[in-house]
Amino acid sequence: MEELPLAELPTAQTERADAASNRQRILTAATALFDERGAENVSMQDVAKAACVGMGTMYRRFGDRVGLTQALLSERHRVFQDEMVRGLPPLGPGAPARERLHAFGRGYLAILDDHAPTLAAAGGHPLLAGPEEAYRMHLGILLRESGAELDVDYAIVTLMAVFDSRIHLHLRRERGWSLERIQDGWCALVDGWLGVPGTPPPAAADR
Amino acid sequence: MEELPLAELPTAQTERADAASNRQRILTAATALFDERGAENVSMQDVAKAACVGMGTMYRRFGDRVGLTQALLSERHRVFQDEMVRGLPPLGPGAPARERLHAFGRGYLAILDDHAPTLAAAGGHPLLAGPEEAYRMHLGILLRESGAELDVDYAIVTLMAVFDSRIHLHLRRERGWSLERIQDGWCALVDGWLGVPGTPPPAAADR
DNA sequence: TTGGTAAGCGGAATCCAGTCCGCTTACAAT
DNA sequence: ATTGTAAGCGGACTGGATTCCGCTTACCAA
Repeated sequence: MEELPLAELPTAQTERADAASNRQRILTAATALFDERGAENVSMQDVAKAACVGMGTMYRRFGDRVGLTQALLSERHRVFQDEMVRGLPPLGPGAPARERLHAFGRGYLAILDDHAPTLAAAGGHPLLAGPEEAYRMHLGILLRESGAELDVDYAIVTLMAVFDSRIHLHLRRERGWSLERIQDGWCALVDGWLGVPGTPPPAAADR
Repeated sequence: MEELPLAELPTAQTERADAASNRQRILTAATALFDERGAENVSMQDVAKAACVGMGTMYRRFGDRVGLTQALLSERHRVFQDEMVRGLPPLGPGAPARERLHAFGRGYLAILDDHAPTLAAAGGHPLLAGPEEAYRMHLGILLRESGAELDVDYAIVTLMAVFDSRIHLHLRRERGWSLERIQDGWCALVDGWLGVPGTPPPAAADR
């Protein structure tokens, strides 16, 4: 349960029956509370109470608030990661690296757009540690495949840094930007890293 | 005291003498504690106690932990902003936009490198709100001056997103990257946004 | 069926940021 | 000097995340 590249499968067979039911109860309660009142108005206590479970149980299961939040989103990410690896182009294999990168960013940002408030309430960061490893790897492969001459690992950092939920929320709410603007911006960022090949001006060409 | 572009000057004449002395006492105590034990092991209580001041006083003066931290760093930023606006090239006026951007990033990252632990302990983000406005503005001017065709405001977001203290700390500690590598990466990011003019490969040329 | 035992459980305790509010005092105007 | 008052003060209080720990129980092996 440590180094799985895709979304974790913590529900191994070796989990006791009561533990499994508690896990499910917690996830259900959390989902309900989060979209009823908004994640920022729900405490871990609230979730525990609604799930009829002690605090110890929640924390044993999910580690911390970030962990719980990630578990809530893991199904969506599992599906996305599957499309990314096995799905149709341009997201899946078959399209040129640049297009796959664009499709990836648009897709990730669409998911983020739905969950940014929940993620921001938890305080996690997509770049740091764990379950986003699959995305870093995917970006690395595509960047290398593109043949551009660059520090791939640093490029990945910049590409994922803007997936920070607080930033996203800030752009969408305080500044009122559209999701499309952010997605276009991300594609332009990719084009900046890849360099402009035959295509005319990259930013302009894409919008 | 609201819309000053440079570092704020809160010590206006209109501050009561006892208030001024408390402010100083708090700043001194905080500095001492932070570099004695590391900011992550110092609570606001600790600072208040060491400064012989109540919690109310600290929060009246600095708003929150982020505010206190920023106040601690403000002198350094004031100097840097001054060099940026009035100093010598390449940081100051006179050099081409690309070079000024490179110099800006290297300088900012050097400061960040010294203070990332303190900033991370406070939890603030350089992109969001307030005192970093001056930097956003500076980047905007230079990006526009460069004549590149791009969404300037989005480019600013990406350029400042990687100034996140948690990211910086992660790269330096968990990944063991050198400051130079991060600085070079940032310059390459700038070059990506500006496009490569006559210069050979930008990343390679810069290292 | 019966234990033994590791996994799981609950919820009180801890730690900390940030808020509240009634008391105190610097200082400016008289 | 006196005094009115807004600015300033301290520290108890609140709310929330996370940890601790002694009790309980599912379930495997005998």
